[in-house]
Amino acid sequence: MSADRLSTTFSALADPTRRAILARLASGETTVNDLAAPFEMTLPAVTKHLKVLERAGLITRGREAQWRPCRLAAQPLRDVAEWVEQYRLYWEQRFDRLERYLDELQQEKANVRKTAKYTERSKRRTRT
Amino acid sequence: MSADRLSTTFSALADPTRRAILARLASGETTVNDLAAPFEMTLPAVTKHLKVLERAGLITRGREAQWRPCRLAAQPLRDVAEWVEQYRLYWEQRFDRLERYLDELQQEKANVRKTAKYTERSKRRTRT
DNA sequence: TGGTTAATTTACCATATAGTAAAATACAGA
DNA sequence: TCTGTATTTTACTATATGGTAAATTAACCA
Repeated sequence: MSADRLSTTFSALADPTRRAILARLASGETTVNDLAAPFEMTLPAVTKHLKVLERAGLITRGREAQWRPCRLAAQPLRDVAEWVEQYRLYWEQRFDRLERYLDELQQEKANVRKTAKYTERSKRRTRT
Repeated sequence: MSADRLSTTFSALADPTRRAILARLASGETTVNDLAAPFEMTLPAVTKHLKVLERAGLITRGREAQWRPCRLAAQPLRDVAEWVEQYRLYWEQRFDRLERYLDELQQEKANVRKTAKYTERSKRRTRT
């Protein structure tokens, strides 16, 4: 299901064979046979992977005699980059928090050593 | 199958419901019921989505009385960002650095070859 | 204790995905 | 026109995915 653009893109990227194909195409246009060579799977299987990539707009295909050259199309990758960038702020901020938390733990440890007293630790985090 | 980390992450992200859940969690930890509220699907369906996200390491879950608070875990998103950033060089025509990255990628390709399901396939592919 | 709320598990269904082998198509060139 | 090469299509299989309804577990509360 989930036929939206981004889902189709992520779905196409969720396979190591297909990502390897994209990596290969990043260094230049090539044929189906050439793309298939590194993999221990049949040619029809590779054809299917190419269809998935094409449907996701990650590759385009030409026609040259009996070859069907494939080339990388970057727009969906740009969309992925844009999507994931939204979260960069989150994980950067979260790492700040983590660092602060670890500092607090160190401080607490020191205090425990000093006062020889265990205070209530690990309070349940409240929602929101 | 493709159980490698990045494939699991992309696969988890290839669903608009799950991406919406992540977006909600970016603004704070919350419960399953709260997460489920915006969607026209049953609670078990949401539970399944959460399992997918948890298995991909995109969320972690706590226990607070009868609630299982979920929170965003950003590391897989960082990995996605890192992966896709390599292609920015491509769409910005920075081929020099991209080629260095492609060299590094050869070992991933080797992994794919190793984990291929059918090992007996005969394939005297003579093309380079 | 029993009732309520939160969430998961179970059992099931429909559809999608990833692969195969074998046949078919498309084109080049002698 | 016949042959070889490149690629796809067809038909089939096994497994994964995303959903449901109903039952179950877990914890709080009166």
